[in-house]
Amino acid sequence: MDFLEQLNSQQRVATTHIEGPLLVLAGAGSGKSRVVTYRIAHLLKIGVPSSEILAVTFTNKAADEMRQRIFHLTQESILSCTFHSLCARILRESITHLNYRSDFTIYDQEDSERVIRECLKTLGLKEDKATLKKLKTQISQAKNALTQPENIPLDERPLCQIYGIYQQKLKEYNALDFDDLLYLTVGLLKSNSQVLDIYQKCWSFILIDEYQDTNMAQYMLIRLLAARHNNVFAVGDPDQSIYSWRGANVHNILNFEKDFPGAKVIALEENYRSHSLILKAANSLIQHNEGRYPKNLWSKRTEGEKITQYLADTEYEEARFVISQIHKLHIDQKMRLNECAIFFRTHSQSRLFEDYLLKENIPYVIVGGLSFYQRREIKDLLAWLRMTLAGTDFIAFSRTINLPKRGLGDTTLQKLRELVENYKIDILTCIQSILNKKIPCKLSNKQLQGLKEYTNLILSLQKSVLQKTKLSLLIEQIIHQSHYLDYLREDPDSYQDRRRNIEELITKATEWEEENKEASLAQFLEELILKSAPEKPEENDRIRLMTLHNGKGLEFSCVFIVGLEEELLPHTNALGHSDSLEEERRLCYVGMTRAKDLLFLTAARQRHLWGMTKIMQPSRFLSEIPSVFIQIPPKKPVETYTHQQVEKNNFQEGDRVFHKDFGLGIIQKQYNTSLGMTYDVFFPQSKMLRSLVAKYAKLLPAD
DNA sequence: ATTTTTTACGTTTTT
DNA sequence: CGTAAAAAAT
Repeated sequence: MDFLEQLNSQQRVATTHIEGPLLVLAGAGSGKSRVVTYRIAHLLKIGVPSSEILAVTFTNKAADEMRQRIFHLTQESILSCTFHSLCARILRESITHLNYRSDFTIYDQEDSERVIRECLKTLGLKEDKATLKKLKTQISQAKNALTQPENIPLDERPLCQIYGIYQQKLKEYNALDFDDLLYLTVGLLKSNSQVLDIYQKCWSFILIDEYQDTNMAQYMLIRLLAARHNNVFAVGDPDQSIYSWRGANVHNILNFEKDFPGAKVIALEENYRSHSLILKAANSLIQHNEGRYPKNLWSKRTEGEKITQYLADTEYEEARFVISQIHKLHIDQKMRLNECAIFFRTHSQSRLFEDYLLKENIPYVIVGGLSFYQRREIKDLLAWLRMTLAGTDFIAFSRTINLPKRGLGDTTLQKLRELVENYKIDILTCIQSILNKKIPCKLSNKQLQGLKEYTNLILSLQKSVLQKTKLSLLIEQIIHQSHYLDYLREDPDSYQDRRRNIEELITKATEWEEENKEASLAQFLEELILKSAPEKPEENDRIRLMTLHNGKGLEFSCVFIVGLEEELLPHTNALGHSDSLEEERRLCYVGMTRAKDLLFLTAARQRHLWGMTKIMQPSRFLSEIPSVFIQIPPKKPVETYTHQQVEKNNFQEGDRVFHKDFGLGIIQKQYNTSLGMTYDVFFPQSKMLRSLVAKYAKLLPAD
């Protein structure tokens, strides 16, 4: 095969490997996806049927990319999906063996949190946020570790009580949470050898990407599925393990040879991505982690420029520096904006950068923010669809019952909750029985009227489903009959946005129905919850802003890692625990190795945290990079032209000014701050008083 | 039941 | 500082 010539010797060995377990330790930028694609192409070429190959990833993006690469190369399609969608697929076919219904809905974080809240209500425990969050992670961790409710020690309260009730409730609601997809699949395969047999025969070659991030459940799933053919091809990098807090276990990759007897291990250490100096610096950093699997990434590329390190006085100045550097690269070197990325540790750091980018009119996109289906209006509409699908979904009911306001609040909901529990019926049957007076329940006329309207809406929707009404029309029916748009108009600021999102949902539904003629409503809901929306084309030439976690798997010509300060990176909560501190270091390492050509590391001497000004110490990670790899740019005073701007626009109280975003304003006050001349300006249009720093806000005289 | 005021809280989160 | 949920008032 001609592509073999393009590969180095290790890559070639990995690519042509056929039978038996193989672990590829693929360093950052070592041509991992190339090896994976070529290896599958090779299998197909020697006659392995495409239906026998399974590729499992963590993200939809990775799964889609892999499928497309292979199709591009071979014109054949393999099953390339995430762990969760693989499990959803298995469960839709076989979950009846566990006495669940196959038309289950999938609950996201928010929904599961509401279920935990229901549990706490049932037990009469306090529903404060801290307990809720703690329980949520504890249940999630238990499932990821394949611990059953009955195996939780009795003294671990309230977890041992809640976990069982939580599972019970999910089952009553005909729902699975994200972790259930894995947990129940493993449970099914373990307990039912016939079912296991079916799926073991399904795929004779299994490939797992990002193996260092697998948790117990995922590891078990792979072991079970692969036990028959023993053809596991795992790819990963222990130095990029950054999800241990989600239950990922680096030992899965470190124990691979033990777990899969006869396994071969291949290390890919030549990096094709970065200038060698960036790699050397990243290597120096990661070498501070103890007990790591030894590896030395190297690159044939030229040294390249030194890493720029910038210590700003404040977080504002840090943002200003980063933006001005990008601006300069964009103008002087024609650097495309989508080749630039800003990485931060926490989401809260993004706002400042957004402010500056907006002000400078530089296009940007935040990667991995709120996904489409998580938006309130979308979740509301999906909740109605869930209620239509089966009247069992109490969470969907409680979300939609008071839209629009029908006078059914917390107290009434509590009554209904008790009735559902006492009579052991689903919520839709329950409210129908109340309306038929079969179940006694004291409610006002207004409330009964509301319940009636609601029931009629759901029944008419169910009728439409039976008549095979188009999904898009179904959604429009919901919006129309529930006067949902009137409800959205109550918040005029967000109305347009939300309406646009709804339109997008309708478009999506139409498209989806075109592609999947025979599919069910349950599958449409599954798709929306498990698959986040793909990137839009108009988001192409924009600077990417994201957390370091979201950067994994990506590469950019120019990378900025910001906020390299103690207590931020490494994060406060990681200090003191050497394990989590090493994970923070890996996080920084992941960020650094995203850079192809230019790398900037920045920090601020002080920043505003929780309303106070805090003096920050530069991150230890900065001192772990040898100074020979570092250049420090001279501190520039504020650019001259803005100086002139300041001179020119010296306003007084009462002056009328113009701002490009806020419009006409009147100066209320002028004063000096550390950032220079600042004005408090009142904008009559928006009735807002804003404090604006003259050198940034670019106020123009209005008269 | 709903609206307004007060208080608490702030890491990452592929699915 | 800004948001979001709890408490209090209507």
